[in-house]
Order: sequence, then structure tokens, then C-alpha cells
Amino acid sequence: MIKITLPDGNIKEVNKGTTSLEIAISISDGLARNVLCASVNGELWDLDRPIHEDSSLKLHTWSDSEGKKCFWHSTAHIMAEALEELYPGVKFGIGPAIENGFYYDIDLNGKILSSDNFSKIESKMKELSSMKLKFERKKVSKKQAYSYFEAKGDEYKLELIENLNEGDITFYTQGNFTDLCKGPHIPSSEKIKAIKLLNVAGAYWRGDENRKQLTRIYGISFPKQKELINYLDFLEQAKKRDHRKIGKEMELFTFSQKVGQGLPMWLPKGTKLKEKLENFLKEAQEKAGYLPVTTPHIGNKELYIQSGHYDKYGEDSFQPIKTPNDGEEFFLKPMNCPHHCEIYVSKQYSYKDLPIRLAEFGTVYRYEQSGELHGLTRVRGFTQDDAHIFARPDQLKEEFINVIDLVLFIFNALGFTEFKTQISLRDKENKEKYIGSDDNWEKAEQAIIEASKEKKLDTVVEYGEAAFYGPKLDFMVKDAIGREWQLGTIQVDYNLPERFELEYIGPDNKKHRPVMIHRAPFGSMERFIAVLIEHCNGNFPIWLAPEQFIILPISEKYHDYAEKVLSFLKKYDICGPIDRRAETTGRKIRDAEVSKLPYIIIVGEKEVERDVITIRKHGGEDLGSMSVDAFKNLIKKEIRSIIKFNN
RNA sequence: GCCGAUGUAGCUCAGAGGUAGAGCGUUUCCUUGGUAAGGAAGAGGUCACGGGUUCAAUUCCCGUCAUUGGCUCCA
Repeated sequence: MIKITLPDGNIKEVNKGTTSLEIAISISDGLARNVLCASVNGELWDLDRPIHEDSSLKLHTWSDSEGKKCFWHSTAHIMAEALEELYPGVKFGIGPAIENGFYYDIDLNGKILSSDNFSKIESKMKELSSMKLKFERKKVSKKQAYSYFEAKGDEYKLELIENLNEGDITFYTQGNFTDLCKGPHIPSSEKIKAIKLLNVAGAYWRGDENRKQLTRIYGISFPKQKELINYLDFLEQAKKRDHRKIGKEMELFTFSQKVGQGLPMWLPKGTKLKEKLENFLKEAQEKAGYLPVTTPHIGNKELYIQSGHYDKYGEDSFQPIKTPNDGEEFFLKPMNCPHHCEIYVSKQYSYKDLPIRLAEFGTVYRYEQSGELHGLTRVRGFTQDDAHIFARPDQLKEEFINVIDLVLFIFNALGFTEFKTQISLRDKENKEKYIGSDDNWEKAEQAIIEASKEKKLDTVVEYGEAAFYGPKLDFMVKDAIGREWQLGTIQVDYNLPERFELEYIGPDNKKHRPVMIHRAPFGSMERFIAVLIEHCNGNFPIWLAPEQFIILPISEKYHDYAEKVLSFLKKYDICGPIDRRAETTGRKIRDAEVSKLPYIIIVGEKEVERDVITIRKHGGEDLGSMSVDAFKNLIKKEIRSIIKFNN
């Protein structure tokens, strides 16, 4: 007999050689039906693998990520089998489960596969999965493995085998398909009830752009048809919220081929939104002791040689602008920090003056590869809500806390209630990769860790993810439909103070080097607005909405009254249009709802008589009639209700 | 940059080797209305751009540009 310890601490005595599935059956029928794979002493196992010694056991179902991963990975094998039947000679790269589904990289020997082929592959997969195929595990020697794939002519698998250790190699076979795989797999293919292939893309073998590009097919599968429908619905929702679509519909921004790809242009309404956001942050920053500065859009090549950016990016970036006579070279600025460093050196500072916090909504230009551009989230010209804090090393932690406070305030005000942070530290094994003294790094890393702890941030620490010039703290928010976005960042920099020879006079009357913090709570205005649009589905909070209302006169007779209402509200910086079309009220209401205006003001005979307006909120709530002044107060109150920083 | 897909009216899209269509929007007229689509008529397109095949190309082929799904990269 052996002892099996379950996650709840219960210990089961079973015969040696009992499988996880048998244990699941002994616990409950439901569990036996739903279990997909198991962790035996922390290692993922198939359910039919006999257990020979005392072990801890955790059974995985669809409700945990191990279960899902196992399920999706098994579906990838089914897809591979289907592909092999449909396209004989196809070679396989890797086919893992991912966060949402799975993919398989395949080499079709030059044959092109597009989404038009999906339904054929899906039907074949469904046919295979309904055959109740078992995934059978088999230990093989390196030599056996090698000769199997050599016979098949699959050089990708051969390459994978080369990197495996003798004794660790297993094959899995289901139906007519055998794959190199460490498993585990679900007990039977029949559990896969719903399959959807999602898209096809090119992917370099082993992520190396110098190697062959394979065809990657993405898909997802579920144990119930209903779950697939829900998932497809989620994708549909996400599509409806797409900032590119809403941006067009609400006339926020546009692109022009003639202006250039990746160069967004803000339309009047989008500009209004962007300005409101900027003003909101400016106000908060002013209270937090930032000093606004303004710098030019270009900088001399020398500046970037000194900053080190020229060396690193000069060749792969936008090429310099040359002056006609003196042969001077200027670059569009790809970041604001070198300019800000030069502002810092324009004056001498005492240790008592620090920290100096220079803030600028600086528009920068970066050459991004054409395939990487995407709406407002990935562009070639964008405005950073940038600031650089020049501080004494002993002020690092306090400054970090201040910046974290500011970021949290902003997230809170904008309704991003769920977020995570990541601390990126040095790779302790390769310290030579980084600039700055060991001591300084140690201090900076501690400062970030302690500041995050004090602010009780939900933090992941990643070693080796720091930039070469300093550690950083990144913020990831979760939007209204559960997607994660990376936004703000706070980075310590030891490199630029060094390169620009930044100094302050210490209490010892000697020169000391300050440390720099780069920080951008939004990251870029463009990207942030894109996230905000998708988060609130275009229904901006009233204080950000480009227009707060629309006035709907019941008929032409009330246009004058509508004008009167409008000009009153305008005085209080509350704005919106009048719908003067000769349409029915029902029609005007519908159009107003579709255009996401926060308030609908209706004026007709009743209103004119009593000198009031009737208010309907976006979404249908009826607020009844009130005086224009009362409405103004209502809006003002709602706008004021956003939390003020440091108030 | 690489692989795949796409590019037709302001927007969303249909279409065929014989130089184009729908819905929405817009314009004009009728209707003067009370909480999610009133009616009628009209305007609007070098079918992304450049080549090629063809009697004929917007349609087929090639190239370019842009958009898009990924890959790679990201100060």
C-alpha cells in the first residue's frame, strides 16, 4: 500500500500502481467525469499513469489552468493529426497551449494555408475527437525517437530531440498520429466537444527571424459547446469596443496615408478629450511638485551621441534632418530625457534643491517596423506624459512612493480598479550587462521593493528584466472585460546622469551625481486613450467626454429655446450640439444614444412654458424636468466628484 | 522587416472578364413630432496606385502603398 496526500491534507491509502483516475473515481463520480490530468508530487501526469510510491496528488479539471492547458494541448495534437490526414507530408514544429487556446507551428512545404481552410480542418478535428481516441504515452530512447522522425523527414522534431536528455523522451500516440511530447494529455479526445480555429500567422522557427518561417494556426477548444459560444461572444464584445472602430464612429482621431502610417491625427473631439486628460494630469502634477518644461521636437545628433541612443538606435531609426549649409544633423526626438538633462545642467543645484521634477507632454517619434503598427496603441508619433525626476540617491524611495501615489490616483480617477505591477530587477548572474555601481543598483532595487511594499502593491518580481541603465516598476491594468494592458512605468536611470555629467553640490561642498527617475503614468497619451476607449466602450466619464449633452427640440418651433439653453450651458464650459434635423423625437433619441452622449436634453412646448429642460441620461434613465441652472449644477457636481489629488 | 488576409460611395459591405450595387449617412421636399429608426426624391465611385495578359480588366497575373491577424523588435 502507498499513501496519497490530497490537497486538503487528507491521506488515502491505495494499492501500489493505482492511477490518479482510479483515485478520482474513489472520491466522486463528478470528479471522475471532469478530471483531465493530475499533478503527482508537483509533476504533471496523465491520469492512467500508475503511481508507485507515496505521493502528493492534485487532480486538475477544466476549472484550473493546468487542466485547461492540458485540454488545449491535447486539442493541438488532434489538430496535428487532422492536418497530417488532410495535408500529407506536413512537418510539425511546436504545438503548445497558450493563455487562451493553443497553436501549432507547421511547415506545409510552401503550400499556403488560409482561414478558408479552417472549416475543413475543424470538421476533421471534430471527427477525430468524437472517435474517443486515447493519448498513449510511451517512453522512447533518443535513438528510437530520432529514427522515427528521421523516417518521417521532420527536421524540426529532430532538432528538438537533439536538445533532450536520454531517458526524458516520451512519445504520445492518438489514433494514427504520434508526436514527441512530454505530456500530459486528457484521458480521451471525446472530452473535446467544441473546437474553433481562430487565425493563421507566420512564425519563425524557434522565434529566430533568420530561420524558416512556419505557418502557425491558432485555435481554442472547450468541453462544452456553450463555453465556445460564450468565448466567441467575448471576442465579439472586444471587437465592438475596438478603439479603432469607436475612434472613427465618435470622430476622435484619424490616419492618413499621405501624412504617413502610424501618425495619428486628433480630430476636434479627440483633441478635447486628450486636452482634458492632460489638464487633469497637469493639475495633479503641479500639486505633486512637478515643474512644467517645454522642449523642441528635434535635437542635434551630438545630443544623442552623448546620451548613447545614437549608438544603439541611430541606424535603425528615422534618419537625421540635415541643415542645407552647415551640414548639421538633427533627429526627431525619440524621447524627452536628453533634452531634460540639458535643462538640468543649465543651472547649478544644491543638495537642498533636489529633487527637481521636470514634466512635459512631449511628442516623440520613433521608427516602428511597419508590421508592428496598430491603431493608437502602436504608432510612430506619440505624446508621452513624461517627467524626469533628478534626485539624490537617498531620496529614491520617497520619490518612488510619490510617483506610485500619483499613478494610483490617476488609475482610481479613471476607473481602473484592478491592476498589477511588475518590478524588473537585474539578472544577478550577469551584473556586467548593467551600467552603474553595484551599490547603487542594490539601493535602487531595495527602494523600489520597499516603496511597493509600503504602498501594498500586488507585485511580481522579475529578475533580468531591468533595462541596462536601471531597475523599473511597470503598471498593468485590467480593463472592464478582463484584458490586461501595460500602461505606466517608473524607471531608475544611472546612465544618463553619468553621460550628461549631471551634478549637485552636496553638504560636503563637493560635486555629487544625482539619480534620475523616468516616469509616465499613462505611458503615451495615444495608447492610454486607446485603452480608455476600450475600457469604457466609448462611454467616457462626464468630465472627459468631448461633449456632455445633445439638445433635442421636439420640433422646429423650439429651436430658439434650444439655442438659449445651449448658450447658457456654454458659459459654464458644458457643451454639446443641437439636433436640428426634421426628424421624430424617437429617431433623435436613438441617434443620440448610439453616439454615446452622456445626457439628452429634450425641449418642447412643456419646457418652454415652464422654462425648464427634460433630461434623459445615456442608457435610458429619465431624470425628469429641471431648470437649466439645476442641470448645470448637476453636471458640475458630477465633474467635481472625481477625486482631487492631495485634497 | 517577415508570413497570411484585405483594399469597391463619407461609413459598413455585396458583386461579376463586357467600365458598378445595397444599407446607413448626406442634400432637397413633405411631415412639426414627447423618450431607441416617419415618408419621398436626388447627389455621390479613375472599384488603393503602377504595370502586364486580353478585342475588352474594377474583376486574372506581377509590383508598390496602406490596412489587418500573427512573428520579430521596442529608448
